[in-house]
Amino acid sequence: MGRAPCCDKANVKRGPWSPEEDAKLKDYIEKQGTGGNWIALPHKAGLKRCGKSCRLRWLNYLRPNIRHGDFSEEEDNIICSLFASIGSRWSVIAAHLHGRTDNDIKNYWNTKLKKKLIATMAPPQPHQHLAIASSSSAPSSSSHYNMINSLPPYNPSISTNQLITPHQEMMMTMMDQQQQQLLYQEAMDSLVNSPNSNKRIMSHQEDSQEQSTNKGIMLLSDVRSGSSTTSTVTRVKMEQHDHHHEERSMEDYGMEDINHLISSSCTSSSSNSLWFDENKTEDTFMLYY
DNA sequence: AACTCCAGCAACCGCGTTGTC
DNA sequence: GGACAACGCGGTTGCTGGAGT
Repeated sequence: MGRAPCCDKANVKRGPWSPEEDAKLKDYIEKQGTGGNWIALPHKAGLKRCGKSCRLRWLNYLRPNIRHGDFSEEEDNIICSLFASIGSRWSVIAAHLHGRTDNDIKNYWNTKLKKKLIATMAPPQPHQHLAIASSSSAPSSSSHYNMINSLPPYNPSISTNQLITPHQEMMMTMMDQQQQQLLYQEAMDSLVNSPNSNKRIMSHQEDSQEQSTNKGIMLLSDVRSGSSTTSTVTRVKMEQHDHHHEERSMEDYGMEDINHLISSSCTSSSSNSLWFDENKTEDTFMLYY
């Protein structure tokens, strides 16, 4: 038994909104407000539309101060950073971009930004490992990474139990060989950079109360350049399945992670690659692998 | 000019969450 | 505390217009 429809589909108009309908809705809401009841609104406003449709039209198009098109470089960076840290929480991302709607950002990501990022990233060479440049020198637009490590080639016969989480393992089964190679390299990287690296693993005690979530947004440009402005970045707490806890700074969410997320979102459109629990603490995002 | 392909975007759908009784 | 209604969100669909052939 399915869910009951939100309205009588036979008696509501669907499809694109006409200028007259827009005017009616805008006029009504500006004068009367939404009244907190979208279901009743269309009837009161004299519209033959579903309440949901009215709400969507208002929020995405008619609402004052809405901006459409022409995303700036800064907006791109914010979207990328947030996507790397919280995934496809479009409404949360939209909250950081004044005048942008979640639908707009979602469309922009799916049609342009994702492709732009993929195009920016050079395909990885076999036996080489991509890592964020630690130099502060400005990177060229076509190369954001330094190859700093060589790793043994990916070998599917080697057990990855010690390297990857169960979620990653599940994702492995859904990936092609190139994606598996990437994930394998990422897992090796986490070993290479584990506890010995003060830069990459941050202790709980370092957290200071004045850090706010907003302050913590590190722009992708900072990731690219390895900028030292990462000292106040949001801590992203990684809870490993094997109960080893470590915290990753936003600095650790580089192009690899974004690519990883893109890959996983492509291979598994219906399942989120990350579970985001913002209730655990105000200052940390909880990411469960 | 006619047709096909495809990117971009508006709108829809359905599920999870929240509020109310 | 359960049932129901409404809201909010993210994924998906389908229309439109421009580019390419």
